[in-house]
Amino acid sequence: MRGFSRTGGPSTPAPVGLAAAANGASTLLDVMRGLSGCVIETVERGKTIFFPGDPAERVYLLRRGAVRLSRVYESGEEITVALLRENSLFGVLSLLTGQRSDRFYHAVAFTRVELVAAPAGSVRRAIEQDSSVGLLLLQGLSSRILQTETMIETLTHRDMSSRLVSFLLVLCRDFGVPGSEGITIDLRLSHQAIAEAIGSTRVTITRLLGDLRQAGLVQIDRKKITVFDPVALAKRFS
Amino acid sequence: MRGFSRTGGPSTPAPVGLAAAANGASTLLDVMRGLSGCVIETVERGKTIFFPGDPAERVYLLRRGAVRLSRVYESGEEITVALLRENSLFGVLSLLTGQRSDRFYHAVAFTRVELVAAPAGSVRRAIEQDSSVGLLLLQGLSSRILQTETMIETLTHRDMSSRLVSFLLVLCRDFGVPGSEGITIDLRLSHQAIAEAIGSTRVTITRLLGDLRQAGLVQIDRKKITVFDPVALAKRFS
DNA sequence: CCAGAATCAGCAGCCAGCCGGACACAGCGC
DNA sequence: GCGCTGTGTCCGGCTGGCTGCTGATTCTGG
Repeated sequence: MRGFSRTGGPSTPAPVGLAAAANGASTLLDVMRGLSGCVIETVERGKTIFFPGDPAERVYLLRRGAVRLSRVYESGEEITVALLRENSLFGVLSLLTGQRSDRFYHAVAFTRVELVAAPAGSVRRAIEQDSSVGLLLLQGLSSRILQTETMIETLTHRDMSSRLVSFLLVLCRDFGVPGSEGITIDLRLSHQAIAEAIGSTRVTITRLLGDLRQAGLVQIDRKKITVFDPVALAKRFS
Repeated sequence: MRGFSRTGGPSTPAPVGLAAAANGASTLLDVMRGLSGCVIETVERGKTIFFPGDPAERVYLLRRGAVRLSRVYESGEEITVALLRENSLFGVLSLLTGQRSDRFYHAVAFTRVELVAAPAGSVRRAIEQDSSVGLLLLQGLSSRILQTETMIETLTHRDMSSRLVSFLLVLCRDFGVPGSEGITIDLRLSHQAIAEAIGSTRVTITRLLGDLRQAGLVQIDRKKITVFDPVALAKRFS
């Protein structure tokens, strides 16, 4: 046990098989919850969901919160490959082949997280039984790809200032909650965490965030960043 | 017409429906070729497959060659989001929702390319009729995600030397053909193209490649790069 | 098949931006 | 109280971006 609690089995014994197909409004969450062997888990902030080297046997759907996927190097350095938002699918490696394979990412709960986990075999069977499941999973993965590619765009910006701004905009899209003064990013982000995500250092992030704050573009209150005007911020990079 | 020739319709009227399911060895290519409205296209090096702003109505499977997906900015700058290898799925945006949506990437044939294109509706219908299609597409997308995330790893390396080396290794994996002296990357890469892919500049790439060549790690002959020993090269970054 | 055009490769010099390391201090939980 | 994590700041040094130029290679249209 890795420090997460289980509320065993599907909380709602949702309909499987053709039932889901009949119901056009069915969601990925419904589908996952209906799978045999499915487990709903709660993981506390900072706890690991899976380690690199663990066997990849389950597929996860992030129901609530944020998950960080990262790569760990021998040097101890850790770089963030993705910050997953709600409704993201992850751990899909296990679907890839019939072969046993191992995780090579480190998945950590970035906030308190609720997730639905189902064995890869179950997922495969469900797809075979009910074609609409396949379509839903495909849509889930497609949107993951788009998110990831946006991140690549962010990372190819040359100067750190542009990278940071671009990253903040991504976060607004994925984790932003609109408020009276602008959009607040609903994550407690340390400068270190940002640095690991955009390939920079803690010190540089501190400096650049300070610049943005002084320019009146963002506000930072207890690790929560508020972007006053995303459009104005976007003009920060050509 | 965007400068590509069509060999209309499926070349082999492959079995659709449950037939594919029965045949466990069926591939993504077989499936795509069997779809109604499917078209096989040949695109010459440098020609565009779709422009940003084009309606997204088809899904593509890259059958032969390489395709570059890039983002174009008002400034005229262009950054590469993905270099797709054979058997990659792209244009999946069209699957996402029932909504009409537009491309926001620029897809260019990086080499002479053969691709199979099918209307998104057809793909959706095929999934409903035959569940094994969904599974194959899922596997295709999963491997796309892994490729993309590898690219993120490459881009978060801080110094350009590491980034270049890491990128070369990715290219070896995706486009490498083993030869007597090492692995040759089967693409004609200009320094500019590399720079656009790893977020650097032409001049820097020229210098760094020069360094690698002088160190006896790579050889460059008419834009084709040969990596003598990938393992030795990998040691170039900590 | 050739000539001109366009793209590509290589070199050098300048300088800003960022990394690395170090240090002080503020919160926060134990 | 003490330790730990996170923030803010300073400074020296070097990487890598920018500009400008030249010669080589490739593409294109007659």
